[in-house]
Amino acid sequence: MGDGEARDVAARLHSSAIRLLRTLRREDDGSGLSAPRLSALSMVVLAGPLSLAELATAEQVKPPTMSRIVDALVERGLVTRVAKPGDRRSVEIAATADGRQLLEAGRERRVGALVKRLGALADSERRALARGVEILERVTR
Amino acid sequence: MGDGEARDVAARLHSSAIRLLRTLRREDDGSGLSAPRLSALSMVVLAGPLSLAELATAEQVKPPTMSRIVDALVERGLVTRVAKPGDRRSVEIAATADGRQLLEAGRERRVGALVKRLGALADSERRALARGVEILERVTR
DNA sequence: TGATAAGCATTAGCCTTGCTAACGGAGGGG
DNA sequence: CCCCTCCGTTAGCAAGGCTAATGCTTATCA
Repeated sequence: MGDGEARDVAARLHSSAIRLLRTLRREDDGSGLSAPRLSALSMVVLAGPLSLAELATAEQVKPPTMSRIVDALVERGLVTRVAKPGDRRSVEIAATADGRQLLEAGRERRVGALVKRLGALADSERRALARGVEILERVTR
Repeated sequence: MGDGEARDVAARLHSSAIRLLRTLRREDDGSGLSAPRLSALSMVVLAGPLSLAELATAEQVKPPTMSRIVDALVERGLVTRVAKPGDRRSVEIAATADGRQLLEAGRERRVGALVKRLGALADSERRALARGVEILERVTR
């Protein structure tokens, strides 16, 4: 496979990913949470307890921005923010049961919408897509 | 392929797409444009001249929000906004040469970064990924 | 030890991005 | 001609983004 073909795959994968997430984003209306808050909550749930700086870095945002987002999530009881034992400068942000449940419900809506779209595919196509996704997982890891 | 497997593919595709775009987003720093402006510009370039309402809908945003974003893009000479001949209530938003060029440069950075990652794959894997992308394009269209 | 530096989060203050409500000009139907 | 609808903008508010500066805590080292 030549360079030009790799470039072609990359460009089309890029476009498809954008279109896919743009479509699925519409499912987030029901969550009652804005995109930045939902994304931050997702990171806390999936990547376990994090410091503010870690969370800000993961979300590609500066610490003051993340500090306010965490304020709002704490306010709604979706995460907790406690001083880290052993280094009281730092803070541990962890998901609550409510936070995990809210995220899971949203994820179900998104994944459900995607499953519905996959229903239009033939069995062999779904298998080929599954194989592609396995490879994509290695690329993004 | 059972329902559970389709759900598994959907969930993993979803996660991978999020991780992929999160990674590639770092390439946008060099554009000098915020994410909403870049995204709106992209839509104007790719989907040709659009009315404000069409652009707002495509970007999943309300008209007043898009009106200000277009203000900024016009200010920088990246798009033009002219009254539509035949219906002067409406407006035609079109990309300028500068706008197209700026977008293309950013797209090159993103795609280039992705190509570099694809370089780690074996030839057969890239082919399988290409096949998956073809199917994904049909799913998202 | 005691001073000083470095690290982490927050506060303050600014601009942008999102919304809804309200307005103003342009078309269309009676 | 009048009304009504349609499109975009303006006004004003909450949230999200930034940098600069503050306040503690911890680490360093003389």
